[in-house]
Formats: sequence, C-alpha cells, structure tokens
Amino acid sequence: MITELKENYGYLFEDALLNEINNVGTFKEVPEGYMLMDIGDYIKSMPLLVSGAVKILREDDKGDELLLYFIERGDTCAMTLSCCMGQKKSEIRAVAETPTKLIMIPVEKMSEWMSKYKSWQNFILQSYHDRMTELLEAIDSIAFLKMDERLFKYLKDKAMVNRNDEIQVTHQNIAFDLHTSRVVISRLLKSLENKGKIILNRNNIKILDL
Amino acid sequence: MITELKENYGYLFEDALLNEINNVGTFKEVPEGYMLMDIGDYIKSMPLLVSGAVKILREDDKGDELLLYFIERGDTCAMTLSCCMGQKKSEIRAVAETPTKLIMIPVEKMSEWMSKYKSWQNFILQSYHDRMTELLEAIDSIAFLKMDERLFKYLKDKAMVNRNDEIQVTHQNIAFDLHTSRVVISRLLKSLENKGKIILNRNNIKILDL
DNA sequence: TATAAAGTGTAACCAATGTTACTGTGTGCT
DNA sequence: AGCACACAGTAACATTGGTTACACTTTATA
Repeated sequence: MITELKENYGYLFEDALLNEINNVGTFKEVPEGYMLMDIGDYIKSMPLLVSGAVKILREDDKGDELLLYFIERGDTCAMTLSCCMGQKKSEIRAVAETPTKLIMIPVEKMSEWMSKYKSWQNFILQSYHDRMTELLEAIDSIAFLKMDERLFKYLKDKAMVNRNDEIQVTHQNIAFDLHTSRVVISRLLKSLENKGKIILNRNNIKILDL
Repeated sequence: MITELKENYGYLFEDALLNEINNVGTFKEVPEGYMLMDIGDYIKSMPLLVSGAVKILREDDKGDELLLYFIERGDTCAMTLSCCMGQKKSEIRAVAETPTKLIMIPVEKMSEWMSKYKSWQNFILQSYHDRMTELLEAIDSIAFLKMDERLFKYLKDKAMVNRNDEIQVTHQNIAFDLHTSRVVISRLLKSLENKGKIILNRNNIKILDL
C-alpha cells in the first residue's frame, strides 16, 4: 500500500503522515458499479482515492437520481468528513464509475491529524473547496444549460474520467444520471450525431468534439 | 463589538479566541441591498454574521442570476475561507438581504487559528458542512421541484430570514432570484393566491401557509 | 435455433415553462 | 390635476422537455 500512497499523495503529505496513513489505513479495491456509500449511511471511515473514479449522486424522495460530479485519483470525499465529525448521515450516494482502488482512514484519525499535520489540514480544506466548486458547476449545468448542452457536457466529463473518447453506456443510464427520460436522451443523442459531434452505437458513444 | 461577539459566538469560542477576534476584527454595518462580495473579487477578510441576513447568488456568462441560499446570524461564509487560502477569486456574489452587522476577520488569522483553537477548527468545518448541505438543497429545488413548488419554498425561506410573514418584493425580483421570467412568476403567484396560500399586494406578499 | 430481454429509433401527443404584447393601476413628481 | 413610470394581470403563442406507444435490432440464453 505504501507504494500507491507515496505515488498519489507523496507530494502532499510529509513522511510521518504517510507512515501513519500506512499504519491505520486499509486498502480497498472495488469493481465498477460498486456502491461505496448510500444516502442515510453512517460513515466510519474516509476514503482516499488511489486510482479509478467514483460518481457522486443525489436522490429525491421519489427515488429520482441526479449525478453531481466525479471524484478522481488523489482526491477524497469531503462530505464523508463532515458527516463523520458530526455523526451525521450521508446526504449522497457514491458509486464506483470504474474499477477503483482506495485507502480507508478511520474517522478518529482524521480529526486528530487536523491539528497534528498542517498538510492534512490543507488537504481537507482544499478538498472542501474543490467539492463546493463542483457543486456550483453542477448547479450551473442544471440551472443555466439546456438539456442538449447538459448532455454533451456529461458525455465529455464521462469520457474524461474514463480516459477514453468512447464511453460504454446505455441511453437509459444517461437518463438516470441527468434526471430525464430515455426517449429524451435518445432524441438529443441522435441530434448530436447529426451535428457530427458524436457517433452512436449500441452501448457505445464515441465523442468526436472533445 | 465584544458584546455582540459574546452574544452570538460566546457559546462557540473560548474567551482567548473571543479576545483575539475582538482585537483584530473590524465591525461593519451595511444596509439592505449592499453588495458584500462579487464574482471575481479577491477576498482579504472573512465575515462573521452578527445580525441580519445575506443572500448568496450565482451568475452565468450571460449575466443571469440564481439565488443559492441565505446566510444568517452566527454563521460565516465558507467560500470566502477557501478563496482566501488559495488566493482564488470568489465564485459567488453576496448581497445583504436585510440591514446586516458583521465582524470582518483578516485572512492570516483565520488560518493561524485553525491550528491554535480547536473550537475555531470545528466552526470552520461545521460551516463548510452547512454550506454544502445548503448547496445540495438548492440543487434539489432546481432539479426535482416544479416552478410553483420552488416559488413557494422561496417565499417561505424569504419570510424566514426576514422574520416576517409579509415580504416586500416585486415579481420581477423574484424572477431574477429563481432565474425565470416575470410573467411566469406573476402567473404562479396568482395561482398560489387562488389556492389560499398567499395574499398578493403591490410590492407585498403575505404568506398564509407557513 | 427459438425465444426472451435489452437497447434503440421515432411519431404523436401533452404539460410546463418561456415569450411577446398589450392593458390597467397605483405612486411619485411637477 | 397631469404625467411618467414601475408594477401587475392576462391572453396568445412558441419551445422545451416529458409521456405513451410501437417497431425494429442486437444480445443473451434456454
């Protein structure tokens, strides 16, 4: 684990902290689609992403979903953190977008390190800031963009975290993430294809205009 | 200033910290409508709200606005904080919703106190968590509610921060906050009035179903 | 290979919201 | 009083997005 740690977090944390993480953290590897956290869960540990990507979703009372953003390597989930501290329930759902490797840190340490290591403190604050920025971006998309623009942005973001200009996804699953219907997505995808921005195939979309 | 400080933050901070705040903070009183911060501003100090309320807005490229949430007494703006630390620009606009009193803390102190006072650390983390929760609530409203539900929620929130079941506002200004058009708001307000939920008058809306 | 299931394309229709345009009515000012 | 202006009501219409329905194709599986 120490190798992965140094590779992804070595530039952030001093050796003493890296060693502490190595001692108390547990390595975890999950497949695509694995649900790391659900709405209402109580959280006992915080994840540091080593590789892969995790998508963060919001859900309403009726069970309708909405994709908020992706978390990638070198990042953490700041929500976890504040949930841990206040013993609160998770407000969001986290699902592995790709096969993902993480290091789980027990809650107690997290707060202890806040005072002990300046670098940890900065990391946590930076993480909060990044997450807020991404929430704001999500708000921009929903509030200011039309569905076709949101869709194209979604495709590009997804291609980004998958590091591939071809993404494997069904129209139905896109509809879930964007909180709309399959028919609407099919219609808009076809229109994007006609404009030469993508190429459609069963379970596969190639993005041309990245 | 020390009186207001103790009244609003005494239960949170130890005396030593209250004294430090008293020494370095500057008291500020602004009228309704005063813009405390704009998008793109560099921030040099962080506000602690003593009384009143501040509304936080997002804006897109075309200048269209959207209300995110209100900040009230006993609260701070966590965005400010992360902006300060990273020397980044503000992502949001802050406008006094009512006459407002605040204490401004210079950036340097903020980060110094993070290590020095556990209570300050908790306050900051709590504030981040609260702000994220409110952003999520904003997302819920935009993504999952219809315009008439959003409107009624808006009216209730506004009544809350104004501590009054009658709010003074024009249909046009509501339209700005909810990022829609005046005609749509007038139409929906009239429908809410017909349902017996509000009473409409020029520049004034009384909320019955609080 | 037969059959079922999942995925996609598309038409027709509906509902919600946005737009344009015009009317009337208070309010403040001269 | 007379005038200008901000504010509100409302009709008519356009657009976007959501819904229903059905046909067709590919993939999985008995």
